[in-house]
Amino acid sequence: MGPTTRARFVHNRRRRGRRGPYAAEDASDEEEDQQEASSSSSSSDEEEEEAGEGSGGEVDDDEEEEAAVEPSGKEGSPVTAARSGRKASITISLKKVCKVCKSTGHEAGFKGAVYIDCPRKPCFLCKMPGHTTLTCPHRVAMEHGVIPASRRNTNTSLDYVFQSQVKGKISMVKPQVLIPNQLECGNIKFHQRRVTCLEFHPTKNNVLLSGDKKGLLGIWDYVKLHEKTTYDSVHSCILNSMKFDTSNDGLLYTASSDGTICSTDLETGIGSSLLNLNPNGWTGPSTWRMIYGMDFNAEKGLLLVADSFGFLYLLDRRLKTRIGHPILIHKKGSKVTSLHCNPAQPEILLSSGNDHYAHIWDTRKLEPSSPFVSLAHGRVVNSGYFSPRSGNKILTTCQDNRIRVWDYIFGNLESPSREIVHSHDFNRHLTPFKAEWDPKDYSETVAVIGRYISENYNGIALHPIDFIDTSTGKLLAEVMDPDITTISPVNKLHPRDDILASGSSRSIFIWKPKTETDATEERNKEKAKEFVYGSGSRKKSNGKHDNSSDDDSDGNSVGKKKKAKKTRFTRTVKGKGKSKA
DNA sequence: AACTAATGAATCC
DNA sequence: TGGATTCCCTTAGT
Repeated sequence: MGPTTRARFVHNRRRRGRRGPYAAEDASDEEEDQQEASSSSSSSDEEEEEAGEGSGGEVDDDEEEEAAVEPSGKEGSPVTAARSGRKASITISLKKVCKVCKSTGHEAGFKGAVYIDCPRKPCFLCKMPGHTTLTCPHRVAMEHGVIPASRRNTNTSLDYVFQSQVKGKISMVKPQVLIPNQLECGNIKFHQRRVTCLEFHPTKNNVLLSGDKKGLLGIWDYVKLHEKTTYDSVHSCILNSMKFDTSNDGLLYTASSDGTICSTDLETGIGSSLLNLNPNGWTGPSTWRMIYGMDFNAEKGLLLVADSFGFLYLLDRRLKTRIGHPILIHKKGSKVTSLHCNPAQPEILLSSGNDHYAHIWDTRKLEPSSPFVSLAHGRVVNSGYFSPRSGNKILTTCQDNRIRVWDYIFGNLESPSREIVHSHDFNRHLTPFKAEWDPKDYSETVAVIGRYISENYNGIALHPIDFIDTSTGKLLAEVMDPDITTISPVNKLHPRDDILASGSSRSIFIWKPKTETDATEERNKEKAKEFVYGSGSRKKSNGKHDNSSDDDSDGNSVGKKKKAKKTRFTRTVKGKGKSKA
C-alpha cells in the first residue's frame, strides 16, 4: 500500500466532503417525535396487560389448560370455548412463559422494535430492582444515566492545587464538538470474525487498522476504498490491542490471546515476535496465557504488557527482550484487561482487571500487588484510560454498566468524581465495550462508547454509539444508521480529523459530521415526503445509494439490511451552550 | 421461521 | 480452589 495523499471520494455514500459549521441545534422538533416514537412505541398493539405479576407466584396450575387446548383444535373458536363454559380458560391459553425467569403470565423479549424486560429481574440498565429498563430513570433521553456527583463538595487543599495548577492547563472553554454522526462509508464483513480493536494510523490520515477475533490484522484506506490489506499470520486468535511505535510510524505492535506480542512492519508485512508466553504450546486452559493489555512508553522505549494471570511484563523495544521478572499487578489468576501509560508522565501506569479493580502504578518502583492507588469497581473493569492530554483524569468502563470518571489523579481518589450509568453490559458474544476519550477535545470531557440496549427508532431497533460529556454525564449525541442494526462495541475517534471509526460485528464503518448541506438536503427531502404523503400518493423507493463500484466481492459500501423508513436516524442531541461558531 | 454454534463471567457447591 | 452450570436486548449461519 502506497502513500495516501489523494483525497478522492470514490464510492462513498455521501458525496459532499465540505465541512460547514455543524448546526446541531435544528434537531429540536423532530427530536420530539423520535422520543415520542421510542417511548410510546407499542401504541398500536395493546398489551394484554394484567395477567402479569398480579397473578402472583404460583405457576403450574395450568397443566389442565394444555389438556384443554388439545380438543378444541388450533385456532378453534375461543368463542365456542367460552360458550361451552368449562373450557373457558382457553381464551387465555397459549400460555406465555418468560424466557428469562421461566414463569408464566408475562414474556420478555422483543415486541417489534421494543424490548420488554422481565419484571422479575433487576433493571437491565442500572441493575437496580423495582423497575425495568423501559421505566428506568437513567433512560430519560437527555440525561441518559447520570448519577449526579457522588462527589464531595468540600474544598480541600488538593482541590485548591487542582484549581490553581491544573485547571490553567486545561482549556475550560469547551470547544465546539463536531459529532461524526453521518455514515460515510463502510466495509462489510471485512473480517471473518467480529472486530476486536481499531486504531488510526498515527500519520497517514485515512488509514485505519483493525483486528479481529481470529487474529486477523486489517489495514484499510477509507478514502481509497479499494486499498485493503490483511495479515492473517500475525496472530492465531483474538487480537486484543494495537500500538504504534511512536518513533517509527511503520512499526505496529500487536497483542493477542495467543500469548504473543508481535511487531509488524506495515510496509513490508514482515513481522517478528517480541514475546511468547506459551512457548510450549497448548497444555490446557489452566496454563494458556493470553495478552489483553499493552501500552508503549515512548520515553523509555518500553513496551508494557499484561497477561490473563495478573502479571505485568516489561519489554525493551530495541533489544526485544524482557526486562526483569513478571510482576503480579492484579489478583493472581485474573485477567488484566487494559494498560495505559499516562501521556504526561509515561512512568505512571493505569491497569484494569477482571478482579474488579483499576490500579495506578509507578513503573519506576514496581512492587508486586502494591499499587500506588487502587480504584474499586463493581465488576470487571473493561478499560481504564488517562485523559489524552493532561493525563490528569481517569475514565473507566466497568461491566456494572457504569462509566466512572476521576477528575484529578493526584486528588482524593477514594471514590470516583462521577458514575455515569450507561448500557454496556458484558455479553460473551460481544467484544467488551470501552469508553474512549476524544483525543481532539482540549477540555478532556467528551468520550465515545457503544450502547448495548437498543432504542426504537421509527420502528427499528438500533444500538447507537453514544457521545457523552463526562463532566456532566449528559448524552451529547447518539450516532446510528438504519442500515446498521448490530451493536458497535468498538469505537475510535481520529486523532486529528472529525472522524469516528466503529467496529460492529464483522464490519467497519467510518462516520463524518453531517454538513450544513446534508442537513438542508435532508430537511427538503423530508418536506417533499410530507407533501407526497399528504397528497395521498405512495412513495416509491427512496434515495438508493449509488452502487457504482468495481470490487464487489467483499463489498465496500454499506450493506442494506432491513430497510426502515428513512427519516432522521442520526439524531444529534442538541448541545446547549456550544452554539458559537 | 426456527433453530444452532460460538464461548466469558458469575454463581454455587 | 475448581468444576459444573447458567445466562440477559448477539450474530451469522443453516
